[in-house]
Amino acid sequence: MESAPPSAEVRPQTLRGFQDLLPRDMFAREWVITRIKQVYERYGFQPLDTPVLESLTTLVGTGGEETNKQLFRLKTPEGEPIAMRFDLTVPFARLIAQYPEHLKLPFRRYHIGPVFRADDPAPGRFRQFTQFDIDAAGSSSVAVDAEMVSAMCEVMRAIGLDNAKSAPGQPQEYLIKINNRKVVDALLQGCGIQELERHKHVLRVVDKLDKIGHEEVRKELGAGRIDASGDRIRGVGLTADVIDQILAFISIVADTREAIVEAISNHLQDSTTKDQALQEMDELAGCLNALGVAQQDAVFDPSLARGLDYYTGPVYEAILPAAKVGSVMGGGRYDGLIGRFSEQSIPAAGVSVGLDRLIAGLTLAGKIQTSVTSVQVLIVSMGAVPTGEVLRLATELRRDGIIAVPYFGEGKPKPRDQFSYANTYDIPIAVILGEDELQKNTVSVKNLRLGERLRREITDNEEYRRRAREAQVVVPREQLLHTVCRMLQQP
RNA sequence: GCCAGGGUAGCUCAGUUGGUUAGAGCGCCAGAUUGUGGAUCUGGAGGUCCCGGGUUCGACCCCCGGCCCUGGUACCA
Repeated sequence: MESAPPSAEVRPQTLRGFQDLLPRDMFAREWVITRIKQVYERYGFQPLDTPVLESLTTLVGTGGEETNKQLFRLKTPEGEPIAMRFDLTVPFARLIAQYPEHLKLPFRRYHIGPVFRADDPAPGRFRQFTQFDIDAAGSSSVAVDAEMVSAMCEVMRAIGLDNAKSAPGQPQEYLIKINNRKVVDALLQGCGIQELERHKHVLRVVDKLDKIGHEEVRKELGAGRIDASGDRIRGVGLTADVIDQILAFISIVADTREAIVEAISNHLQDSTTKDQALQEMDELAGCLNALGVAQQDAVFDPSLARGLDYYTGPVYEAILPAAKVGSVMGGGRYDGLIGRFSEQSIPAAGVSVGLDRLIAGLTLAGKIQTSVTSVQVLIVSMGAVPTGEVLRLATELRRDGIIAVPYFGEGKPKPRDQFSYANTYDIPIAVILGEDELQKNTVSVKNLRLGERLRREITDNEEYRRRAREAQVVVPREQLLHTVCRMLQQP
């Protein structure tokens, strides 16, 4: 006891952009995962897992320049270049191409796991984060996209968000935005913007509409602008006429998805791309109605861009308007990606839930209740009780499904320490096994939360100790389980 | 990447115009109280003052460089 604590030679710390999850975080996470999983399974998605590491050639080039830069690159002991996956979609595409004999199309899977991106950490952005994905391969039907959106809505409801219950005047609890790459293509073609790079630049700028507003977007589409820190932001260099067209287009709002499709139609010049895009949107609207997706839950939003290169059709994104954590789900159709790994071209669509952000958002909104421990019973021993008796008692409780742990702290376990421990972790019940109890073949069972409430107001130390045994009963040993179960059900 | 602000006890932070022994609150440990949690009171442990170099008789403080964190911005599968 006298000796100085050993001096730590290594500072305990997590890597930049990585996070530890303590029990409190894990309980919240498990709660969310369980609920999302139930939705995914109801839609017929099958569980699947793949390694965190992939061959470099599998990953590189799939997500554009930016993701190439963000890869955590490694080498196997044999010297082969490999990297950590930056999403779950590319491994899915690889898998579909690799197991044609096991995965008969159409095939839907769900997959949860950590992904890695070596970019600058920011609020809600980590270098390791968890995605919880659904994807469906082997069908180009828009109905599949509609199912994705429907599943997104149901996930929101499953974790306790409901727009029907949100107070009038308040922002919605969640909102799913839908757009279509082909619609945007038709618009830009109509404006005479052909080059892919310019196309992507326009998308990036348009995506900022919510953040910086119309006027700044107008400047950035034109000559450029000066941002809040005084940085000059390069503009796209479009003419005023074209900018007007684009702004008018992305400002389209209407009450229903059908009305937005019609408004879009009026804004676009005739082309085959336009016809195809509108037909898809029209069909999607019909499917969403058939699936019972409420108009207010999922809206068509022509300003939604999503920066991903591989999307080819409908794109979707979910936000929690009350929590400023960015988008919490995103997805879309990517009919070209699997072709990278396979002779045949296989259409696919999927959604990714950003678990860390979603949980952060729920916590911010107070929609998630977390506990610090799952332990239901702390076994408190007093006096000279043989360890064997304590262990026997623990086994007795565990055999019937009670989460029970005996107190084995350092030093002589004083009652005070043991109760204080239970208090720190908010363990609801103490089962006390002392010499008295052992002799009489009884146990004392104490409802700690009730006891706390009954004595909360006491300021006098004497009285506090005199009433120590409130909320505590002595029962014959054979009634232990019954007593504990009943007490667990009490508030 | 750019702008701004930070890094001092486990946590949140104060402080020193450069001077011997670095402070508070919370938390932790012990006692008041040997079979009972909280509150209260008393005492205690706990520090490479982010790292490296420079200036100085002397640096936690000043100077240079680096790393990390926070906010904003940019970028963003």
